[in-house]
Amino acid sequence: MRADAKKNRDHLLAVAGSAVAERGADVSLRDIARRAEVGLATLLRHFPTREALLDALLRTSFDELTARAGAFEESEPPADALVTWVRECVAWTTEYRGVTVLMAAAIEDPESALHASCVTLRAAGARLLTRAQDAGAARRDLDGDDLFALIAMLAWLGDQPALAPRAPRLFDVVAGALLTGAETAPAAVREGRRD
Amino acid sequence: MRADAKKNRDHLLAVAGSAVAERGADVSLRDIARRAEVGLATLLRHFPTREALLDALLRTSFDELTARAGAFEESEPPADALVTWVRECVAWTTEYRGVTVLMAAAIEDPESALHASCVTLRAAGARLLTRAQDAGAARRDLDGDDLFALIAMLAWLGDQPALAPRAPRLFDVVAGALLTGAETAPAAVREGRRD
DNA sequence: AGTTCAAGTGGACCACTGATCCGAATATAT
DNA sequence: ATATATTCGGATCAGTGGTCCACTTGAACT
Repeated sequence: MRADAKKNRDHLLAVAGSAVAERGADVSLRDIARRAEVGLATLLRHFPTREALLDALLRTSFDELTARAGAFEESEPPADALVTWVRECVAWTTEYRGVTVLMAAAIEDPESALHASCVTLRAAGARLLTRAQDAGAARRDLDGDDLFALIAMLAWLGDQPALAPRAPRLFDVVAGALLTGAETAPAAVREGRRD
Repeated sequence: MRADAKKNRDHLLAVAGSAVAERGADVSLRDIARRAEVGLATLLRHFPTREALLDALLRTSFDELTARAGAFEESEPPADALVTWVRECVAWTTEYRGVTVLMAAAIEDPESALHASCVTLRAAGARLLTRAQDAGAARRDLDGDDLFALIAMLAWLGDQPALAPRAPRLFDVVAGALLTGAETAPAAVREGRRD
């Protein structure tokens, strides 16, 4: 890569970082280009889609999260490891408003630039989950996909300004349900189940 | 209202109904106008914002849901009434993709045309919740706002194509947690709580 | 140092979005 | 039949993501 190109790329990433942090993941790409004093075409060549830009931007955070999962796996009791990691995932997304819905779309779209990161994250969560299940600390009727959806759901809650105040409480409710191992739902729930 | 205006309005509502049903709540308004063989300006005068259009479109569904809540309150045991109603709310939103995020924004924005409907819905849920709590069937550390957020969260899950398959299972998990009355969360959850 | 040419750039453009304006068309009341 | 208040919709605007291509520029090789 030519030196000027690299300079532009790095500068764009830095500018995009603050833009996303303060405006959310759906900032206008033109805005980012303007702030970086660069043409829109330049931004789009370095990062052909919004997903590609976000992937480059969030990759280190992703790696940190999966690394944390590995660390917890060795240092924490199964239940704590799982719950704390989920909490960190949810907390992390609050720094980047709007990224949750993109990740939810990317997990099943191999074309998305965010796909790989999402899959890795899901795998890290799945390991923590099965570990907790093997220890008898988590209910066994959930798998990695369920955990991913659960995290996404709680993260989305924190993304909505009107609902965010309720997010911590609902986190506790959901995390508690994840752990109690109450695989037999109360009658009222079982009754109307349609699976 | 003039006769031709009413005819246009009704026609627009009908067209918008099918358009939203098949394309989701973020259809292009121009598309709706085109399908109705009407100028965009006409659509926008009848319904000045997308929210206004959706409100007119969903009002009857809203009313039905609140009526159902009232009916359940008198005919069903508290726990069943609550869970079944929540299930119906979540199921309803799957018919109108994308409406959940608009409702989440509207519940705290008195300017939104959807505000009133959301508030009514929340009140209906709150009644069912306190009834279940008084019967000792639901945990007492949640209120109407929490329930609204909980419903929105599950509804959003069903809106995401990649996560929707996990929605029924997570519904059971969350609904179970709502009922068990396990207000004392497991140690692993309590530990990291930051409230 | 000068030449060459691939790599990088960004202004102009496209189709699209929601929104607004205003002259033309029209339904209703007289 | 006329008058008028209402309704209509094409033209237009600023915004979006995205593509194209004439131009500039970095760096490698003589």
